[in-house]
Amino acid sequence: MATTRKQGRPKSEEKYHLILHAASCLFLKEGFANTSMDTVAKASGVSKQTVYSHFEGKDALFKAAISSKCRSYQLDTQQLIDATSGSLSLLECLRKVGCQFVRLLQDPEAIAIFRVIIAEAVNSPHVATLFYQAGPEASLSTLSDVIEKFGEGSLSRDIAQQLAVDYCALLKGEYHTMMLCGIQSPLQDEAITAHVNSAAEKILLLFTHYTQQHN
Amino acid sequence: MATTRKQGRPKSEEKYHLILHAASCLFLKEGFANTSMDTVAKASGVSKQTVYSHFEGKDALFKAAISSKCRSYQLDTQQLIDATSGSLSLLECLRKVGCQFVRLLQDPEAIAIFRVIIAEAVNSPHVATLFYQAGPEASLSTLSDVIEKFGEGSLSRDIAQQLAVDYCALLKGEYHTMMLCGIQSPLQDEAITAHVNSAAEKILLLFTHYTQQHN
DNA sequence: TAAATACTAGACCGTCCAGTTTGATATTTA
DNA sequence: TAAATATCAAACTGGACGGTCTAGTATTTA
Repeated sequence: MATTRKQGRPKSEEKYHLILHAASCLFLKEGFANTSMDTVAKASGVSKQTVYSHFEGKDALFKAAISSKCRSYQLDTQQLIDATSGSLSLLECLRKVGCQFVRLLQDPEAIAIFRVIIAEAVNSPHVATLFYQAGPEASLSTLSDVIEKFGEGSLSRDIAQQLAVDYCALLKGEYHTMMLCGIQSPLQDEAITAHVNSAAEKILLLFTHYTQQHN
Repeated sequence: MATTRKQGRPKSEEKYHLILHAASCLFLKEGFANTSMDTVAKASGVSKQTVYSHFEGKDALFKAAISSKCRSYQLDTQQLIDATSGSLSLLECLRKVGCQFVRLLQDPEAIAIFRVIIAEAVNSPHVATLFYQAGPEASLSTLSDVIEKFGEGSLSRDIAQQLAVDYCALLKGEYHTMMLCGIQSPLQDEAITAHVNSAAEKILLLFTHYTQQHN
């Protein structure tokens, strides 16, 4: 059964990826409405018919393109796990993950994804959900694991989760909204570390406050 | 000079507002691309030509419609000033403005504006700037005034501003992003007050921390 | 009343675009 | 080789839409 092949010429996997890649770029740069199937075909160096042979239609192509992009935008979970099991203090750990998070937030392509998702959230609720789970939700859950671990029992899962959300919120600050509105360019490295340090200290303050309460 | 009137029938102010109102609703509900000039004309009960006689074209109409909406979405500054000059404590004051702010953030129409602005930020940077200044920026500056006042000299303007940003960020939390993505419905009143109380307490903690440092 | 402008209803134009069709060529399996 | 499928190039269909034009009616000022 596994060796059963369809008769005739097989679809080119390469073309599939060419189309998907071109579509991702175009959707992110121009948005859904301003991207035409002809343009996608031209950009992938493929005939229009081939696009339609690999994807049902524009909606399906959009969904596939955004989904593929979502996969590449997540915090590096492994690095976080290493961080907690190493000799890093909570503050150092927060700084480390904070920098990673801010870099993610500032990435022009990530901003573009956010923009497209928000713009199409009404028309493609499924894609928006998918994006949220693969992106923000995954990051948050990883981060709250880390914080809970540092709490060593004196911090409830609930509060750890709340602190994770708070940390993310502080890291976003006004920058994220401003970038979505296109009135803020990415921060320089120095500014990033300063911002992250400030946010991490505040969370540490809250962390010690909550753990002391439970002693 | 002031009495000089143009000859001929004057443009109907009523129709102007009918068009603007219908356009606002449609742009917010359907977005820019999915709103046609014919639909706007029909929805305002006016002929297409009249729409074009009042507005240069679709872009101008969009700009005018969003601008008019922006004006109606600001924190009630007067109420804030009253709050500070009254006998309210900082915590109570934060709670009060926090509730107002969260209600603003949760308002479906405000979310719709945000969505449209973000979607069109690339094509209409001017509108995005206008929105940001009328909305978030104005709220932030009012809030940091309040916080600075409570600092009574022991809090630098800089830190007051930072605390205002932090407070807004905590109030947004994950809810704002989720709502923009369409995967979170507005909170109930109870949940709002609980959320606001929690955020206000955290900011108060930071506030006392920073004022003690400066004593 | 006459000139000027607003307004209506609807036709019209040019463009863009999602999706289909056609007819030829290429590739794969049986 | 023959059947089956992929791919290409290009034409085509049908519809949406921004914007203009026309011809007739309404309103206002001089």
